[in-house]
Amino acid sequence: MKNASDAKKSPARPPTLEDVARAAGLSPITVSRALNTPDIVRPKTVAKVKEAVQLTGYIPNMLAGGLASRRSKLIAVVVPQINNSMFIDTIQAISDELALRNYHMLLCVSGYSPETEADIVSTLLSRRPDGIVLTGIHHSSELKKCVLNAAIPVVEIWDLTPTPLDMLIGFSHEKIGNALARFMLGKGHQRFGLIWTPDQRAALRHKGILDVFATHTGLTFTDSHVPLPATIARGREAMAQLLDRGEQYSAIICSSDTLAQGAIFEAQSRGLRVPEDVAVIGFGDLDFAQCTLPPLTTVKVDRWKIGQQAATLLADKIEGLPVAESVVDIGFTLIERGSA
Amino acid sequence: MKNASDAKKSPARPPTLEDVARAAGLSPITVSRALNTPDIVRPKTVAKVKEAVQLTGYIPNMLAGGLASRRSKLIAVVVPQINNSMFIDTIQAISDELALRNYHMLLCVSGYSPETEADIVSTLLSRRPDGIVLTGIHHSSELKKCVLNAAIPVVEIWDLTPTPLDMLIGFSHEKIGNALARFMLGKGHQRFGLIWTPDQRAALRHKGILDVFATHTGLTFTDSHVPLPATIARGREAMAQLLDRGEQYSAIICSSDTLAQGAIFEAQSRGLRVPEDVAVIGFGDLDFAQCTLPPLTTVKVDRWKIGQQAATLLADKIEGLPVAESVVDIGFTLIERGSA
DNA sequence: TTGTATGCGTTATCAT
DNA sequence: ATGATAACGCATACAA
Repeated sequence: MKNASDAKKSPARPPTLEDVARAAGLSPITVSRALNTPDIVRPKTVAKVKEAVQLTGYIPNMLAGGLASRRSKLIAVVVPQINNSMFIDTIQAISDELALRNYHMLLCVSGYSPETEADIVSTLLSRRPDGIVLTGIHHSSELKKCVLNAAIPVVEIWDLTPTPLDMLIGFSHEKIGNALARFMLGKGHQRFGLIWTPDQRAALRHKGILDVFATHTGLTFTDSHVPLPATIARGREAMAQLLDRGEQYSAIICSSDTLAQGAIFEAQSRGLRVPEDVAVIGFGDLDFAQCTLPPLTTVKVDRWKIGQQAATLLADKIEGLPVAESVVDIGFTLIERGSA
Repeated sequence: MKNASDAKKSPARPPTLEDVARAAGLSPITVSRALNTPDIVRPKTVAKVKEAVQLTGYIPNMLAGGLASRRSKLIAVVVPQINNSMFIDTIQAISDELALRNYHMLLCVSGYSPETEADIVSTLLSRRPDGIVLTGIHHSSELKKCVLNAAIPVVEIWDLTPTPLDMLIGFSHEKIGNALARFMLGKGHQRFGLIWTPDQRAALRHKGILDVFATHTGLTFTDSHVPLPATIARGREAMAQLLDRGEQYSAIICSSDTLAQGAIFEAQSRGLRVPEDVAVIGFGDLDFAQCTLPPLTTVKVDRWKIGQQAATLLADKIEGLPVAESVVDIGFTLIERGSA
C-alpha cells in the first residue's frame, strides 16, 4: 500500500534512470538508449521505457548526462547588451535555431568592456558549453587564451576580420561607413553633422566615413558624441545640441536608426523639414524605419540571418557536420527612403 | 622535458580539481573549499591553491559541481518572445541581477502557446535549474505539475493573480484597462478605435476597457485586431484600415506603444493632427514614448523592476534568505503627454 | 539488441 | 583546518 502510493506521489528524491529501469524491468543503460537513441532499441522496448517514464515522472538530469558524455548541449552567447534593438533579433534567431537543434542558450551581458567580457566568458566556460557566440572581434588576449584552450567551436558575430578566433559571421563596418559617405556626398551634401555612440563597431563605421570624406574637399563635419545606449531620446538631445551651435547642416549621419529617428523628431519639432532642410540617415533598418515620417534612409543588415547562421555553424561543427564556409560576410544594403 | 611542457601546454584533458590538488600538494576537497568557501580555509592554503589554479589553467566544471551539490546556479527564464520591446528590459534586468548573484540565465522562448511553454519547461527542467521565471499566469496544467514536482522556486511575472504557482511580481492588466477607459472618457471621447494584439495579457486590458465602457452610454468603439508581434508597421496598417472604413474616431486606444506610434504616423501621414483630430494612447512607456511628436500618452510599468525583483526573489529563496512578500503588485502609472 | 563495469569531476559526510 | 570515502546520475566501452 505504502509503496504503491509512494511510487506515484512525489518521492523524496526525483526518479533517476535506475528507477525507470526498475519500473520497466530493464537495465539503466537500455533506458538511456531508448531515450537518446531510440533507433538502436527495439520498438517494443522503447514503448516499455516510455511507459515507465510516464509512470515515474522521470526527468533526465543533463548535469549528469553532460558530465558523462562531455557534451552539455549548451551554447553560451555573449552580447554587449540584451535590451538593444540591434542585437535582439540576432539573439532571438540564435535561440530559435538552437531550440530546433535541441540546444539551450546561456545568455550573458558583457557591457562594452573587454575585461568584463573576459570575466564572463571564463565563468561561462565552467558550464562546459559545447560552443560559444561572441559579439565583435575585439577581445582581450586573456579571453582568447581561455576560449582557445577550451577547444570548443566559437562564432564571432557582427564584425569582420581575416583572422577570427574560429568561425565568424558579420559584415564590414568600414565599408558601410564608406557607403554612407559616398551616398550622402552623391546627394550633394557638404555640411555634415555626425551623431555617434562610442562603441567599437560604430567607431569603425565612423572611420569608414572619414576615410571617404578625406578624399573630398570643401566639406565640413561636426561630431556629436552620445553615450550608450543609443536611444531615440539621446538622438534628439544630440541633434538639439548640434542645432544649438548655430551651424547649418545639410545632412546628419547617425550611428543607428534610433539616433536618427531622434534627430528627425528634434528637427521636425523645430520646424525643419526632413529631408528638404536637413537630411538624416541611420543604420540598422530597425523595424520602425520603413514606417516613420519620413521613412528612414538607412543601411540594412540581416540581423536575423546572423543569428540563425551563427547557431547553425556552431551546431554543425559540434555535431561533426561539414561546415561550408566558416567566415561569412553577409554584407549590407543601403536603403534609400524618404529621410535622405 | 616532455612532462614539463605538457604541464603548460594544452593537455589532452582539461585540468581537474585533482590536478590542481596535486600541483598544490593538497587534497582535492581542500582545493574545492579554497575555491568555494575560502573563509573556512587557511589563507596560506588559499594562496597555494590560487597559484596552482593559475599554473594549471584550471576551470571548474559546474556540471560535476552541480551534480554533486544539487545546486546548478542556473535560472531558467521563459518568455513569449525575446525580441519584444515589452519584455526585453525585464530580461536584461534579470540577467544583470543574476550576474551579481553568481547565477547564469538560461533563456527560452515559448511563443504564446501554453503547450509550447510546457514542452520547453519540461526540457528546461532537465538542466536542474535552481529557479525558474515564467511569463504570465496562464499555464497548462501539465506545466504546473512539472514545475511543482521539480520543487524549485518559481516567479511568475507580468501579471497578477491571488493564486500564483509560487512567487509573483506583476500588475493588473484589467485595472490598466479601466484606467485607460476612464482617462479617455474623462477627456470627452465617445468614438473609439481599439488596435489590439491577441495575447492573453492584452486581452485582459481590453476587457478592462470594455468593462468601463459598459457603464457608459452613447459611446461607440471599433476593434482592429493585429497579429503579433506588435510593431509600428502593424500599428500603421491597423490605423489605415480603421480610417479606411470611413468612420470617425476621436480616440484610438492601442495595446502597445509601438502600435500607438504606428497609428500616429498613419494619422499624420493623412494630414490628421494628433491629438486634435484624433487622440492616441498606448501602453508600456517604451523609451521612445517621451520623445516622439507628439510625445505619447501611455501607461508606464516598471519593466526593469519586474526583472530585478524577480531575480532577487528567486535568489533569496534559493539561498534560504527571508523573502518579504512573495506576491508583488508593482502597479502602473498613466502618463499624460501630448498624444491624448 | 541488451547488459556489465567503469568513469565523468565535483561535493557531502564523516573523520582527524 | 584538512583529509578519506562515498555518492551525485548518467553515458562510454566493451561484452554477450
